[in-house]
Amino acid sequence: MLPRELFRNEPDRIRRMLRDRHTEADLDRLLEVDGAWREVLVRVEELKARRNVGSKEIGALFKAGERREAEGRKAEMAALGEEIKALEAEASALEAELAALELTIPNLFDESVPVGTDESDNRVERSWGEPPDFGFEPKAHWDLGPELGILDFERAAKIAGARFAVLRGAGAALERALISYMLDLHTGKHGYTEVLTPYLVSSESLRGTGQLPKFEDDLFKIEGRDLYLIPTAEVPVTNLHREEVLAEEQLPTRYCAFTPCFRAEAGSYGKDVRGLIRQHQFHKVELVQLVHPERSWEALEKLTGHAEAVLRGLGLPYRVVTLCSGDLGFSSAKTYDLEVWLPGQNRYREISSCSNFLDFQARRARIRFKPSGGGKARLVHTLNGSGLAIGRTLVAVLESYQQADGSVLVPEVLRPYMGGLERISPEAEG
RNA sequence: GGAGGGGUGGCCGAGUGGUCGAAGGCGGCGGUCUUGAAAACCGCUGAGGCGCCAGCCUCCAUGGGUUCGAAUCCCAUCCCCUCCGCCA
Repeated sequence: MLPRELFRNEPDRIRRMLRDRHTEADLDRLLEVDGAWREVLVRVEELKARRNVGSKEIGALFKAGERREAEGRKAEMAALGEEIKALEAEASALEAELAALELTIPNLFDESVPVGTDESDNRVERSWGEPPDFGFEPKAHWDLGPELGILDFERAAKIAGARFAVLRGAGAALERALISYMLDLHTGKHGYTEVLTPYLVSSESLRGTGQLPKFEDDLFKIEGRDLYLIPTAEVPVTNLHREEVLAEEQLPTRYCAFTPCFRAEAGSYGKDVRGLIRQHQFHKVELVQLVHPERSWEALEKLTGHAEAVLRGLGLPYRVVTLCSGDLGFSSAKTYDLEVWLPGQNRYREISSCSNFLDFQARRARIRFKPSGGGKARLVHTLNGSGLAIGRTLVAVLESYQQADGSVLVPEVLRPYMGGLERISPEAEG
């Protein structure tokens, strides 16, 4: 959510942003409603001031024993009350519409964000590692995994339908190893506090981070209740401090969380239908930071580095891109995507998304801090990034570490988490 | 699921139709004292909105209602706690 003064004072700036994001929002209606609301509000408040004075006088008359005089004033006040009630209904309807409209306006993006239409306009910042030369035709994980007996899409479809997977044996262990490796790295080396949160959240939490009201179709909702499966740990973790005033000393607050994520993926029919890339359920280790508003840009660079460290540790080649205006998420002011090299697809694929939201989420979720030098509570800045998406990391490991004989080497850093296992072979599976 | 109890400022906690935006305490800020600190003492200290200002209006879980007037009375909803039931 953007501050109201911005709509009032710089509507053209908002309009430009909407155009560059290739997004529609009814800014004109918003401005109109805002003006009307303020007009009615002034009138309501005038009447209320009169009522407050009148009521006090009646109270004083009763106390002075002037019963008749007091009773006489009541009718007049009652009429005023009716007038207030009607006008107030008008005001609150306008305010509700204004509040609803505000929630549909995306964040302003930073100057350093390239203006563009879609992912082809994203800017490559840097890359690390070289796509390996196998000396044979590398397989895609959807062939490799089932052949090794560690991945089963058919049985997953039987029990839950399309876009689910079953991991088995060393595959399940590899998933678990990746989770532990990432959590240990972020808590041990990068200064994050691990949290384990609910996987179901209320609509208010989803509004706080910006998934609602605009992206309801992407979510799984529990029927008959105000509960949704989380699409990312960003939602429960950022909302940990919703409606709180933190001490400045608590900043920066850094959390990492392992959670499953659930996405309805509406409108993605025909996209990535094979394999683990796009699933209704996947695992992710998420990094979330609440920081001082003057530190969020440096925090974004550091946070991105923390996600990169995971890929480096695993020896997986990747590149960093800055999302262009048209590809940027609703709440984000700037996003770096980490794209890992997938030999089976012969291309880079998104494996992490690291964003600075500035005060956009903090304003929605009312997350503030009290400056240590005194003064009013200020909004914090929030950031988050995947560190990393586990399923896609598993894909990258399988495809990058595959051998000519169809086996897969276990990356050095994961072996301690897999009982010292060095290689996943078909024979090893019963 | 059943029966009770309860949601008040950054935190704890009092309040019961009108001078209550709310006692008291803690915390925070400033001061006195001190070489410095602690202690003690004194003072200040909630948030949001509208308005050019003066100022006005909201806010005691949320939403309705009663009333000239609601933190206070009534209804509904949500959440928390205790006990019982059930369960991992």
